[in-house]
Amino acid sequence: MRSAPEASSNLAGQLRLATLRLLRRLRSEYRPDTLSTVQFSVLSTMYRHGGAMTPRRLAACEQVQPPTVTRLMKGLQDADLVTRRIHPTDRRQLILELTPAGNELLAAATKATDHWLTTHVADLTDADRATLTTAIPIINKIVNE
Amino acid sequence: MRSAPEASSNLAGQLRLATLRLLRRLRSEYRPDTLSTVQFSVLSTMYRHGGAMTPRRLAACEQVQPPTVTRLMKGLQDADLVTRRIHPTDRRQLILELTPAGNELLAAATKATDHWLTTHVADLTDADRATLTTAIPIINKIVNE
DNA sequence: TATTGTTATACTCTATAACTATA
DNA sequence: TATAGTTATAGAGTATAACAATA
Repeated sequence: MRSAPEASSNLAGQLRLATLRLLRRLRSEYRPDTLSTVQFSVLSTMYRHGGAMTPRRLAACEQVQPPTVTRLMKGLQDADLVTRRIHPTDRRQLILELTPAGNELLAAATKATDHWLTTHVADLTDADRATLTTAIPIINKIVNE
Repeated sequence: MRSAPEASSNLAGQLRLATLRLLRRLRSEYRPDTLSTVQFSVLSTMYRHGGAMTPRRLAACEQVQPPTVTRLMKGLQDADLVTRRIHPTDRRQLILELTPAGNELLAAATKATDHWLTTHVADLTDADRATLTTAIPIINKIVNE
């Protein structure tokens, strides 16, 4: 097997491949009573902002376009994980809010994801965990540039 | 802002969020004359295997189902990046092969992705690069468990 | 006139089930 | 009967363009 062309300076390419495959792997773990990665991300962002925010703000944080938020919220509202109300002073805007059920499912999904990592990845060492913990803010730095 | 619930042991969840956002960020860089992340991954895998392999093998390596490979190959063949021929001894099988154009575009995409990382992420230090370089095989270990 | 959110539409990526051809 | 690949179909996630409501 050959390594990829320009392998010597291939950090970004390798990172691109590794992240795609990790998300595919996580999707294969998906069960209908859990959150998809995209739902997990949206609810996490809402939680981080105190559990309530406008669609526009949410779209900016998630780095998606507003219609994508509209669509995602439909599914989450149908599942009673999110509610909406009109903004008190600007009636163009909405306030999206995590329900208690949304909060609970977010916590359960967080736990389940970590449990999966613990039980499925037998030979992940403490050093590996430390490396990943260090890498995550670097990836986030790349994302936000 | 609050951190996510169960934040203390939230490595897998944080990794899930970071990878989703990195792929979104990379998608926003996409231009019609380049490769999507999924195409990049498929061509990289073919390259690593010497530039030729069967659809079934490719599906296994990419961890997708065979119909997904069929569909992806249509686009790549239309773009003359991949050709196909019948397996010499088993006429049920195909051999998919990178074309010279496919090789060139893969190399260009690799270069472009690294160039993007270099030019857009101004404050990525050598230590950051070292951390990411160490993290990539760990992520791949997780993927293949 | 500018901003917020939605609707309409379309494309990519992915899966499962059913099918065809070959072994 | 088993295996390789394709077709048919469906669903999630995403975008752009056009629209309605409100500021």
